[in-house]
Amino acid sequence: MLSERRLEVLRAIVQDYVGTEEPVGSKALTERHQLGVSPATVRNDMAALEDEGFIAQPHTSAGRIPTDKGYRLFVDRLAGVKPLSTPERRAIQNFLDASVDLDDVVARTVRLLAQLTRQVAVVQYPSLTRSTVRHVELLSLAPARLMLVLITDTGRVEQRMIDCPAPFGETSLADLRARLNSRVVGRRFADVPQLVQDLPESFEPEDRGTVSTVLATLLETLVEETEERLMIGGTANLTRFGHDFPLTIRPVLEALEEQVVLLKLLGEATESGMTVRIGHENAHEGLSSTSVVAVGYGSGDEAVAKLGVVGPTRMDYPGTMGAVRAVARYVGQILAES
Amino acid sequence: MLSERRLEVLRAIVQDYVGTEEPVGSKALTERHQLGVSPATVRNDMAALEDEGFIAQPHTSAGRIPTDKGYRLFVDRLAGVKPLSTPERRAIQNFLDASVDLDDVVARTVRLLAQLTRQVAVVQYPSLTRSTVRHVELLSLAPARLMLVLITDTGRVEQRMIDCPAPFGETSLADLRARLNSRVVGRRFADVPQLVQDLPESFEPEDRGTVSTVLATLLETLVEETEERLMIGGTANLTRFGHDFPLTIRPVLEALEEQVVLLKLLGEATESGMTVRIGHENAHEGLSSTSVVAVGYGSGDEAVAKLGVVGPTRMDYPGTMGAVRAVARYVGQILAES
DNA sequence: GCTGGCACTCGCACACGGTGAGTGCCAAGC
DNA sequence: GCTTGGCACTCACCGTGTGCGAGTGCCAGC
Repeated sequence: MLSERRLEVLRAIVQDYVGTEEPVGSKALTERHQLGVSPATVRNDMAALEDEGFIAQPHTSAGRIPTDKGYRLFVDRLAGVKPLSTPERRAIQNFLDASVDLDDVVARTVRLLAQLTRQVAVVQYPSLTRSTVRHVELLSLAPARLMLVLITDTGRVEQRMIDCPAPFGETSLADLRARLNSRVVGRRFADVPQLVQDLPESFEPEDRGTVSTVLATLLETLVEETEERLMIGGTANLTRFGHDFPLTIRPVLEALEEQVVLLKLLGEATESGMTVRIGHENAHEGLSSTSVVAVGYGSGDEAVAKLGVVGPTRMDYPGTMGAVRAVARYVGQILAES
Repeated sequence: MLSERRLEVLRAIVQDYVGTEEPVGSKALTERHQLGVSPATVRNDMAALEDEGFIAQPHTSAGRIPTDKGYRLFVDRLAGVKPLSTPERRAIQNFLDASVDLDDVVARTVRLLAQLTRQVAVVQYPSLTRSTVRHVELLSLAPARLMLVLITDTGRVEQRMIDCPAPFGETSLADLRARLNSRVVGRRFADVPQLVQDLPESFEPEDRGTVSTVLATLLETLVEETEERLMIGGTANLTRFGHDFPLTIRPVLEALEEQVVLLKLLGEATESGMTVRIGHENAHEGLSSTSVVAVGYGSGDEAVAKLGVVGPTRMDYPGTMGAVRAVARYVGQILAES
């Protein structure tokens, strides 16, 4: 059971530590915050907080720093989400509005988020799992060579080369293209396989091989693209981490290069609402001294992908959460418009 | 005029310094290399090399380290390009052969290069300047909404949304698509503008606005995509830089995030053959203690893009150059096949 | 339960001196 | 004339020692 004041002390410790990066002592605390009690009292509270595991001392006779558990409590109960200032909001909008295509939206979002939070930004490309097919295009590049182009409702375009088992005429091609589109346009990825299942049968025997190949490629593309890609930025901000660099920064950079790790990281974030994972709450070892703030974004109600930032556990949670949320909203708007 | 032996001394200094990361003294040099002379003689040579500006002392009474000028001489006259081992070559080939599309080729190349050189790898997407148009596709998404898809001979696909000034019928669309393709397919980007110049005139007055818009978008895409994109990887290797980290690594990370800077960097590399830019030879300030080894690669004779690595001036030049060259060749092969 | 006082701890910064690698110079030798 | 061994000198580096100060825990009193 933590009294109101002790929570207040914890909040003060977190705030000061985030600001100064130095262990904070009882005296300094009473000076910087109006707690209405003396340092001695704060010391008692600190001892209690330490017993509960919310704060710790790097070494005897140093100030206290919050533990992961302390940050967790802070985020859950003590901190709000700090809204952005009006100029900031306007800047976001202006910056994102200038995007020309999906790649550009993602690239700009990453830059923006990195700048706003001064941390490493991670943005997942809009997901295809819940996406629908906007159009499928088939082009003949050579007699036995096709190109398949898949366009999704999120504006994403994927292409694949296809080597046909046999030459495929222009009329067959147009036929396949038309039938394919009439069946899958507007449909969800997940539904596509059964929708096209019987398609080869309706073609001439000599074309069936090619049709099957095309369908196989299409399905493969759908599956592959469900594994999302992402873009990261602001890695230079890692240099603000601490002084004991190489050890801290290295595993983080390594983790950031592993798309798999990052995707898992974002994937762990809850579907809706903001997720904050602090320090050891992150499964990945290299990220045990970082926190991840992530949130889903999407053009409609449903989140189609996630974005967030990775930074030291000692981060400005309210500000970061505010920035992440705001950016996610604007990106959603942009996507909805295009 | 540098005697043969003095060059040999310089080579030894560079090799030792790259290996140990520590200033190298006259005694250690004679012990590790068979120079056939005494330390005292080497000292004289070192004094001469220092007068000429090829080496320097960090502080009085320390060993010597090569200067940028010293590395330059080393690269130009003393170092060969170290070929990769057979297993390495095989690994490259296997790894790259598994690529599924252009993005994948680039992504794999980056990883590979970063691993081989243990440095930061930069790969430019195949350029479109010299590229030709493989196909232009027009899709109707809504009555007054089109999507333009441009496919290049390097396998790249670009798409753009187009809002038409007036509704555009299916027949007009097919007509435009056919005429557009018959004119530009197989042509170089640079030639496209004049090839389509008179196209609007041949359409019905009510369609001309849309045709003009489509053409404008197409030309815009061609121009925009001439500004290349690139992918980087292996930034974690930056942590092996030195001990005086933050100061060294920060500007490098910042530079790496600026695509513009990197593109310029690669752009400065000579058209054919390998380019090595050492330390201050790089225009960008943040990269004054790094070297860039870059080379063009392409599917045919002409280089369509460049790739390379960024690392400390104190790098293993022969090995790095060998790896960069080998990777460029294999990527070229892969591109030629697909 | 809060507060002031007090003794104690211990990391940090700084000064100090010894050590050793490395240098430049010089006089002698091939 | 180049090479070599000798020699005095220079400093960066490292380990030790010390003073300082921030911070703590505990306790007695209000």
